[in-house]
Amino acid sequence: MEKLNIDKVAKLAHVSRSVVSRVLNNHPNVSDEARSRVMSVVEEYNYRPNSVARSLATSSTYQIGVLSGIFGEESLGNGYWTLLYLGIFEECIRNGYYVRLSFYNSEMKKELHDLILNEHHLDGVICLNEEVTEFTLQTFEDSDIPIVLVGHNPKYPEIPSVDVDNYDAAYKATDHLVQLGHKDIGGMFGDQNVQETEHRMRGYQDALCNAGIEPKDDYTAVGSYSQHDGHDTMEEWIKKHDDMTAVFCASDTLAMGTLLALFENDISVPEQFSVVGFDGLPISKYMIPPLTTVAQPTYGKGEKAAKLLIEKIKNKDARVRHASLKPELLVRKSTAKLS
Amino acid sequence: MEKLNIDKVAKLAHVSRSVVSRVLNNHPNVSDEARSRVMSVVEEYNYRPNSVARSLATSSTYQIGVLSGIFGEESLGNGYWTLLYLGIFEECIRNGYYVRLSFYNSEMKKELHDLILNEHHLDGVICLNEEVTEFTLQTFEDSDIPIVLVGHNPKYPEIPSVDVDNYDAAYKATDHLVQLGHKDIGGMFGDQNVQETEHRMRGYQDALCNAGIEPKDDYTAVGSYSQHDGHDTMEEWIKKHDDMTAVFCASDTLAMGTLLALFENDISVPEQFSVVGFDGLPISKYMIPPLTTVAQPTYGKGEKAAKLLIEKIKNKDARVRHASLKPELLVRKSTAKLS
DNA sequence: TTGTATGCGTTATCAC
DNA sequence: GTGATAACGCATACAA
Repeated sequence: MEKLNIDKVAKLAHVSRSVVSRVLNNHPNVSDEARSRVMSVVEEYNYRPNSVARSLATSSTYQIGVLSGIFGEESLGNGYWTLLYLGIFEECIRNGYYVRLSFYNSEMKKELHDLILNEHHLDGVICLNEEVTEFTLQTFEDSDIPIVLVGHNPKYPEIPSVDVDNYDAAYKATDHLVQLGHKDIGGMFGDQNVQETEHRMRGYQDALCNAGIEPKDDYTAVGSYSQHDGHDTMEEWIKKHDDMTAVFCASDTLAMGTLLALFENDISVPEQFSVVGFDGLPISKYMIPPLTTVAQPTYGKGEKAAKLLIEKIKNKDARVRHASLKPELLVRKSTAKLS
Repeated sequence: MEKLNIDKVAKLAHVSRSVVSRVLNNHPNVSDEARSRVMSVVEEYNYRPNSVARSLATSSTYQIGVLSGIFGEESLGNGYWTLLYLGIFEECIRNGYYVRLSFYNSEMKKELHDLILNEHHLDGVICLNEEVTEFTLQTFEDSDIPIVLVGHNPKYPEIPSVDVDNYDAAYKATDHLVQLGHKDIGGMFGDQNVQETEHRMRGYQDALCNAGIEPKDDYTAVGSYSQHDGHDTMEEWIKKHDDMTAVFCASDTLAMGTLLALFENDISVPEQFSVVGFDGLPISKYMIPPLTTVAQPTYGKGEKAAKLLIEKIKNKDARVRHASLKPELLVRKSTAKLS
């Protein structure tokens, strides 16, 4: 069976190529008869227009780039990205867009940069973290390709973004510990220079303050979201802070490392120490003990980001929107009343 | 700065478009002088050929499709996919190929199928699991687009594949338990109908036999790789099998569920019970206790798959290769001598 | 409502 | 070694 193109279809349907084109693109001004002739040929031969040619003609590719930074195996391996990406992918494909997932780190060769975000190919870009945002914006400096952020960066108010309400989530998590009677509550956070961290810290601090507890500097750690950091920080705190009875971890991976450090030091959770995480990763349910955590709608974040981007692609003048998703506290077995 | 195309570059370099094209594609028959004139214009204006147009002309898109099945949150969220994909991505991008990661499940609407694997767009496809292979092969039935499998399917000997040596890995893991003095060793496995499972089971059984231990049917469970299954199976075994002192789990996620069930039943690992996993996921290091496991080179699997595919794309007649990667036993804290 | 002609930006073929 | 010119397959402005 020969590969067909628009001309052959036109010939088979006894019309001109433009009629075929109009039918396929749902344009008006085509008689019912012509339309049905074309359609039956299309059906019979299962004709699909060549999208490369279509892209060349319309200069829109129906491809969306997703760009993520890399922060070592641990952060890649926690399951967050996959879920986020799945949300993006499914929403895109439902709307007829393909997705190209790329990873970026600043050590990559310049030539690869060009390859990753080749603007000729992309109708839009979703940035999965702030590190990547700078690079993306730079690359597309004077092109008007729509960009959407997962997370939020106050430096770029004109870029649509999707994020969980970090303040609210951290507040809920910390307040949960407070309600259980804890007073000496540590806080572990991720990257220093991100607004996300700032918001989570504020939520943590406000929950303490509102309960009449003064946040202490040496009960707070800022570093990365890795299990490794969670482990080392907790290890240190165990030695230094006798009074501490609970900790709020700004990620489930931090909590995972924390749980291990506690285990290694024979401190039982939740009898002697309470831990609450952040993310609601699929694996958090199987930590030992199962982790109490504030879940963010990870899949939903991806889905929403894709929605905003596609909206922006279809209407470049669409109002800039910053979506804020609601977190949800999942109480499991890693927290208990202070005894 | 105006967007340039090959003609404008040609004009600026005082040559014809053909010369520009030859220079950019490293074709012979172009004088040193012309070449350098072209190059300096290219550099100065940072000209990049439009790859959509190039694709139309060459009918090769430099895009590779990666297709994965979906088996619920848990399996998606364990970090295996991300690492595998990273291996694929980095190898591809080094060779100038873009990657499109798609998920597939059989419940998806037909129209979406077409979208996911639109053959006009892809120079090759990597299938991440067997479920997806059937679908892919069907889609590309009478096109000769190269396909590579991660994993191995004996039904398609003509399709290149990459896999870890499943037999060897399972043997090593089980033998490790045997060496520690264990005799009553359970075995938990994934999907029944996959060759992978068969090989892992044989490795497990042979390790037992070679130590003079007879494998028992009711010490063997087959189901899925999920934490959930690991948990439930172990729970059941705790009730039924008093003698069992160790278990080989054919995935780290199964092991994770197993550890939780053990914990919930106050059976301490490794003092009373030993557990060994399979995969060497990044998170396995932070399980409680840190998991002894046979690691497979996940990133390397992806990288190798991409290598094989690109080789096949560049030379359709390349010999079909089935790569088998070596596993490595990582002894951590979840296994100990039988006391 | 339909058809014709032109352009999208390359690569490739063939004269020169 | 170089430069016209014809594809590649589609969309679209314009003429009919």
